[in-house]
Amino acid sequence: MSNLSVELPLAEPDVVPCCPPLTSAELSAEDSVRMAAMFKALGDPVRLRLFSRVASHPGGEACVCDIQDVGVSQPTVSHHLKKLREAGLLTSERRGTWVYYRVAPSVVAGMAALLDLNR
Amino acid sequence: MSNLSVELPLAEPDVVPCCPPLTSAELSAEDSVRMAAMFKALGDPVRLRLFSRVASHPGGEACVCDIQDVGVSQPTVSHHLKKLREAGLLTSERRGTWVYYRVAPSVVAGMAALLDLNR
DNA sequence: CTCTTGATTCGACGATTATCGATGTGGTGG
DNA sequence: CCACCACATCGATAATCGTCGAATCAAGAG
Repeated sequence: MSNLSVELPLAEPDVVPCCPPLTSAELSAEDSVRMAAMFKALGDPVRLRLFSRVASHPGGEACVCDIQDVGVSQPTVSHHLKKLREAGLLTSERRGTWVYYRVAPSVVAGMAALLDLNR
Repeated sequence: MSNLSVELPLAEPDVVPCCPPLTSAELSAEDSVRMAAMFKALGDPVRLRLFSRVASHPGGEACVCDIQDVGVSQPTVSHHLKKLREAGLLTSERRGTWVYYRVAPSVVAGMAALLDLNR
């Protein structure tokens, strides 16, 4: 397979510079805007469901066709996936006929770190 | 205190039954609605800022008067605190003249657990 | 009781949003 | 070239949301 470059066991190096846990310091106005945009992206049931389908899909990625059965029309699914992309939570890539989505682990990790109250 | 049930050394008994990490299984429609409501509550900059002020306040609680200087009117602050209460993220208690808010740790822990992609 | 201060509720208004059908785009295969 | 599929964009509409000033409620102080 790939040649002799170093094999990193763990993939993600960066965890997004933003923000110590909420218990340690209050957020600045700017950080609040940035982070709120991410939480807002998950603040819709359809979007959260789509996001969860991508995140739980085998291989870590999912084609739109794999996840679009969530009870709303196809344009609406596309609209929500775009919102998740714009928030930085998902990335997309076209391969042939299909478009594949995967989660952006570092961004999600940043949100989780913010909510970790025991630190 | 309680009778002969096992004494758990750590305080928090419940971590909100909801939801394994997003990577392990997709959310049901109902769980998506429940969890999205919580994320939505943090999806506004003013609310996230207020929440962060409560969470980071010494003693784990804050009077409204301590945190209301976030650039919007006082009724708007009250409105946002109500939303955070309704989402289950904050609890409030009146003591004499002032009303004190604190975070609901188990609920926030549930959100953080959902976003923990490394499990 | 009255005045004052802290906080919530009410009513209104402008802005944003979720949703849809119709249309457009990009790729595959006859 | 044309038909078909997967997906995105457009335009419209109904609903939700954030914000404010005014009014209300709750708790002391005089």
